[in-house]
Amino acid sequence: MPGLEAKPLKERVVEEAFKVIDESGVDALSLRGIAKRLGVSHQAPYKHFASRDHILAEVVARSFRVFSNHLENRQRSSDGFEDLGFMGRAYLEFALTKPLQYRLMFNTALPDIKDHPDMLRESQRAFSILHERLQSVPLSDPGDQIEESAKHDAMFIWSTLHGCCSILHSDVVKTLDLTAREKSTMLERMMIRLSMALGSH
Amino acid sequence: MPGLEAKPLKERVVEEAFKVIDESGVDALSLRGIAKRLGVSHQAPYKHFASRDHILAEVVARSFRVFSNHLENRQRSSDGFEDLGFMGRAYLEFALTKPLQYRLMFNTALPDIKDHPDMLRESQRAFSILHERLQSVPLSDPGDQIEESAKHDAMFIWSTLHGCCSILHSDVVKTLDLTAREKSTMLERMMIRLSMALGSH
DNA sequence: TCTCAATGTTGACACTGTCTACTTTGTTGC
DNA sequence: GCAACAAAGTAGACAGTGTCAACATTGAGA
Repeated sequence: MPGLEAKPLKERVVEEAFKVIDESGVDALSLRGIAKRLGVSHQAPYKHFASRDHILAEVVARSFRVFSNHLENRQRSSDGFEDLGFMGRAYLEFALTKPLQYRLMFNTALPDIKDHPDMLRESQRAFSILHERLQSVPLSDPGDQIEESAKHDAMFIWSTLHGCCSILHSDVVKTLDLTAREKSTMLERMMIRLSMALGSH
Repeated sequence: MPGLEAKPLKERVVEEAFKVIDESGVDALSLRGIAKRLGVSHQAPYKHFASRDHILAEVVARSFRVFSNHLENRQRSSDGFEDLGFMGRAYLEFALTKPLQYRLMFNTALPDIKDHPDMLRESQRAFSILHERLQSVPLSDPGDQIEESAKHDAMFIWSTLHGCCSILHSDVVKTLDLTAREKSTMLERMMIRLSMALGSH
């Protein structure tokens, strides 16, 4: 009875990699460790992945896919500007509830993109969701007339959201002794300031 | 003639660590590698640093010191708001001209702060420079009356700047095929939007 | 049935951080 | 001057890592 409960090793390796990362972070990810957890020889995973980087690339690609889906399944609004706000909140929600996956995507030295086209495609899709949404929202123009302004605004929004999440996650912030309440207040304030920056009508 | 050109090993280890990081990134940092480059035994650095993390913490602490100094040596203005702008540009300048050091501070899994008080102190100083500057600049209030608003605004500004730099540095952005000109345009636009967010008078 | 490719195992190599034990060296107290 | 001692450097070992090469098993197709 093939396929009944015998998942292919390749799949089990990826799942186990996610577990390890969720438990102990990406640094703890080792091919041999995974092999041991799965009860196979230390070389078995190599039949399915050329290197540690290839496993990592697969995990990152899937994380981006989950992330993109999370953004697209957000609460929707017919008002473009409000809808943008929902997207921002969906972004924050993901970053806060799945910090390790978030860090994996944005805070890790990723394998060379040229060697991992799948990973590339998935990450581009995540950005394009924001980019496309933005193209149909009339934002105030900050003065300098440039084409591709939607792209730059997308980068600005992305940067701000990412910056906030990144800082909240970063080891540096442990430095500052923020309470959970302070963090959420800070996020609210950031959303307000972000609206101001974009000039809501 | 002691001290003429015989720098203590501890100092040489740190300098060599900086070189390695500048050349090949933090992942390539290894105690044994440094020892080899310095022509000493692989255990010699251990007489001065308890572990790899302790070397890393020292390097990070010094990076923060350099960073703080760079912020304080910025172009100054008597107008608080303009001065804030100068500080922002100083921040960006550092991040763009010393990307590896920047990533080291903000994008790396740092050693546990509890074990490295020096590193902690230096990182706090960097943030307090921005924080203190902000306390004497009258920004528009975004509505919710809270004390400690300067702290939260500092976090917002920091986040935005950091987000931009982080995204520009990140492997993810190679995905998007940005030209150098586009990047600088994006940074300019970000500074403008940041002003809008803070409500310049 | 033979073949062959896919899959998994075993062994080896070079590299890493870190522990322990030893040697050298320079300074201090007597 | 010399004994003692701590600091600094060396040498060897161990477990862990990624990765290469050689071998075994197995299952499907010709």
